[in-house]
Amino acid sequence: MLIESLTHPAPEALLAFLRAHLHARVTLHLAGEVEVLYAGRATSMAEAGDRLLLVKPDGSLQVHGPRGVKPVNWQPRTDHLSADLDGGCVVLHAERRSPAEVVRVRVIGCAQVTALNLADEALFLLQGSEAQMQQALARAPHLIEDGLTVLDRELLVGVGGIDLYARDSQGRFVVVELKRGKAGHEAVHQLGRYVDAVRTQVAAPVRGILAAPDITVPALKVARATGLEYVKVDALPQVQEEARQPMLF
Amino acid sequence: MLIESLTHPAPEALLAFLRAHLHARVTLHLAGEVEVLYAGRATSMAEAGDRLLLVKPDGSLQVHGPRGVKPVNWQPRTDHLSADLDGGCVVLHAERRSPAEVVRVRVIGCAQVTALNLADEALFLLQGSEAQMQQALARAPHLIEDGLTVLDRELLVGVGGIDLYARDSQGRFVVVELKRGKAGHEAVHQLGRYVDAVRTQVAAPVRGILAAPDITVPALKVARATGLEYVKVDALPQVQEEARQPMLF
DNA sequence: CCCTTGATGTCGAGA
DNA sequence: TCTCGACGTCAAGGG
Repeated sequence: MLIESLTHPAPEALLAFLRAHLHARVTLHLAGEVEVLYAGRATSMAEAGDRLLLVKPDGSLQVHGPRGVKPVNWQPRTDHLSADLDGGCVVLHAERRSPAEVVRVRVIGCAQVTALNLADEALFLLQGSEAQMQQALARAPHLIEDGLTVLDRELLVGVGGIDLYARDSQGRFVVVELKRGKAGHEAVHQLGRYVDAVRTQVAAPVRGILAAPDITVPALKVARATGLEYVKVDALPQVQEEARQPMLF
Repeated sequence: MLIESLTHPAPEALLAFLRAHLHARVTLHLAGEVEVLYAGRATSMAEAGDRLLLVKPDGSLQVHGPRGVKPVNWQPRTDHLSADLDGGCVVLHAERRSPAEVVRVRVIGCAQVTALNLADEALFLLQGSEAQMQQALARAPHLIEDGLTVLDRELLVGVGGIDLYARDSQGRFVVVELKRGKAGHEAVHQLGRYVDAVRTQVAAPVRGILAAPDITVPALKVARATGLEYVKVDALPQVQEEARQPMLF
């Protein structure tokens, strides 16, 4: 996994190292004093400072400072990645089009540079996404309301898609908007737009239900004011036994 | 800047290394085979695989795979960070409350671990933020429309704040919503809510203007349908000479 | 602490 | 390519 590592390399050695590994499906890690310029959707310039540079085999690049999860500068993917000598310093160029952006990293001093092989994409499971919540509630719509019958999922209406489209025990249409976390007023407005869109399509009464484990106070106020309903549901709803059985076969 | 670095340390050596540096205002970098568990707002589990672990002096932690800017797992800040031996493996615990979350990293094998001092927070300048756009347009509102007089910035109405509140040459109130990039329909709806909020407060006519360098086709359609206006403005508007002069004094 | 908004958001899906 | 919406979004700012 560890391919090669240099400590305090001279610029020429660093350049050779980078050129050898940059396009070799390798992950590069560089710690050193660095200056970064970015130009694209915005423009930024970071004066020389101690930073940590990461270049992944997919061409993505990130420059980390001493705080936070977010890099100081980054490039999500690069169409062109190169290293050159400029005024005695190694300079990395990372460009992409669409959007047209460039990140230029000037390495003033390199304390350590390492080439790694992170080839293995290990199995990764995430539980609690909205998609899973949608699947579970589509199977057990009574967790939202008794007598609910799901007609559709991700139904496209105008702009955006209705998470769950259903009919209640009295035959009214129901638009359900799901949120995996605490719902804010934005979710209520989103639901309101979907309900409006459906009302232009069908003559029958249409209800709107926001289903989430929690809701902010202002959001609940907006919901009440606009005739929309809030139903508390767990982020990971327990599928009932009778609903679970069919999954096994 | 480079404090200490180990290659292929045994679990005991790694544990000693981590314990020595974890709470020493130091940035840690570890490359190795790793297994990650996360539980909090959601739950995730990553089977053993080659990963790159980063721990910053503010307690933030991130685990990177071979692709993308986003870490596979992370913890934005930690209230409690510790390293222990468990079944012959070093295990890192990173906890926080509010939201209650925990990330557990089990180090199956460590190829390289490094302690760095990223102390320097170097000067960083970003140009092209919405805040800067707002400042520039507040000084030169004619870039939006001739005869516009800015009354307020970040005016709070109900929920959220109006970027620019102004009056046009005919005395009508104008709500301006700014976007630094291409505006989507969400921005139009946001503007619509602010306009509605103002209309409940004042009797005079109220206009709504979305000012952005670009707009999506659907968003423009929504704007026209709801009587809102779109004005194209540069993300970094040039301040005119006559407007720039007063800045100097 | 709750809530809202901005972000070089990133990322993936769908038309 | 364009557009939209989720995200364990993160992170800053105001009440």
